[in-house]
Amino acid sequence: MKAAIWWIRRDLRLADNEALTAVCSRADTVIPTFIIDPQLVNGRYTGEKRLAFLWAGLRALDAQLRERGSYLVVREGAPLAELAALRQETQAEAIFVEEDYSPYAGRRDKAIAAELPLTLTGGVTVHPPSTILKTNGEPYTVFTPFSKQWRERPFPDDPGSLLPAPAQIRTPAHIAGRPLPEKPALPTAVPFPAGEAEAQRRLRTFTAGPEAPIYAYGARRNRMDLDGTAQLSPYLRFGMLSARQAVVAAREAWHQASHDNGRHGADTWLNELIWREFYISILYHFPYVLKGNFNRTYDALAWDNDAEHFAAWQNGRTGYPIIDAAMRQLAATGWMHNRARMIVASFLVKDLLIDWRWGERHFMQHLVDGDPAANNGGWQWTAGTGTDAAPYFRIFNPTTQSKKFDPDGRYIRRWVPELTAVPDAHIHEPAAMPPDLQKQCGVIVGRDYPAPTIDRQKTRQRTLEAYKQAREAV
DNA sequence: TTTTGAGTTGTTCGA
DNA sequence: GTCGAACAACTCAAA
Repeated sequence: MKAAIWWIRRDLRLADNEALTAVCSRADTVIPTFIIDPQLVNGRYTGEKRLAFLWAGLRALDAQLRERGSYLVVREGAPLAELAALRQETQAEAIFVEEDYSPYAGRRDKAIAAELPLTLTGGVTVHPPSTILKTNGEPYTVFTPFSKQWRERPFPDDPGSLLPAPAQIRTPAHIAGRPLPEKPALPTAVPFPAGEAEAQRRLRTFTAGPEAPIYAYGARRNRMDLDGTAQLSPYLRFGMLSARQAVVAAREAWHQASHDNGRHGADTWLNELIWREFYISILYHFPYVLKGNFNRTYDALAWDNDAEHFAAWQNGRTGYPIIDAAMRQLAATGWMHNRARMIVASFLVKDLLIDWRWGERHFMQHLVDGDPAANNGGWQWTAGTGTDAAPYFRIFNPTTQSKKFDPDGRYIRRWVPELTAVPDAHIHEPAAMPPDLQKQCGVIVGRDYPAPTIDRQKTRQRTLEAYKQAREAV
């Protein structure tokens, strides 16, 4: 065919891109298109930092395209109307897209496919959610058997099988489009330069060579004071890196490992990638989880939903240093360590007894990597309302977690600078400092740093009681 | 159809 | 300080 549209949504990359590969092989000229959908940009779950990351990523993609004789066409409006108009203008005969498995995207694409020649390809996941099923054909709801099936399912995993970036992309000149928005701009505190080149660099740094951090991942990933994680989530979120590229790199590293610990590290990281696909699959098969509890038993849960407690949590002023450090890291950088996500989520849901959806929304408004599937899965896991969820009685103790995974309080001091002078012995629980020691180090709890907003002994009991009542109400 | 083994990430309490 | 049990049964997945 003469011309076709490559509609870009969450696949901002040229390498290992099935949709791009397909369009380049079938059409003489390609129209790379991004549509700013007001429904997505203005929603309650939109985050400014994530949006800024997306705009920066699109600028980087446009630069890559221009090196190959092409450019990015940006439109704004309802996708169906915009695609129909663009098709008229360019005589494009087909539209190729990477399938997005979220409920909104599914409805949108179905409606468009009814009117226009839309071809969907894989790429968001290694294995599409419709292919990992139980022997009876139903979707999995428990992670371990899902992961077993996922791992057993063959896929070409040698690096040579990854699709190359096209050397050249021919695009008709002078297709009308709008410039990308300037705002919001990416804050300098956000440690994620956008773009495919940066994603590839990070993947290499994390997985290549005998001393690669992936080999220590199993041991270091839980430490909030260390850089033990890959820091790749925003890139996977927007497809600046493909899931397959990540999995291939993990398996390569596994084969190259010189000792069991190294293999364990590589395998643990691969497991996290499978978790990502598990929650994408859960959302695909059970879209109602975006609205409420996967496990309906807990619909009867009597939340406390105290607005002041919620504000203190959001603003990092709960009086629990590890919680406050994590919440401030999120607000400043758009990212939070995975262990910290669990700790603050447990605190919100199981200490403050605030509806997990409030926390889910706050995360979506701040996370650069915010993805409905993983975010919802994580929150429901913590709340004990999800598939394969944490038992209701598993309530994180923030102080214990802090001592274990930020032993010297370096993470706390980095994000809660008013506690810098507190001695190591009290950094995890400054409220327990005797008054004369508070004077001596110049940190008076209640004046320089908030006193704890709640008594955990009481809130813990309250939560166990509330969950018990919800179970008995059924 | 029935049976069997298993299920991400914790905490507290009392011996 | 260390250790095991209790937390509570229940549901899932596969043989």
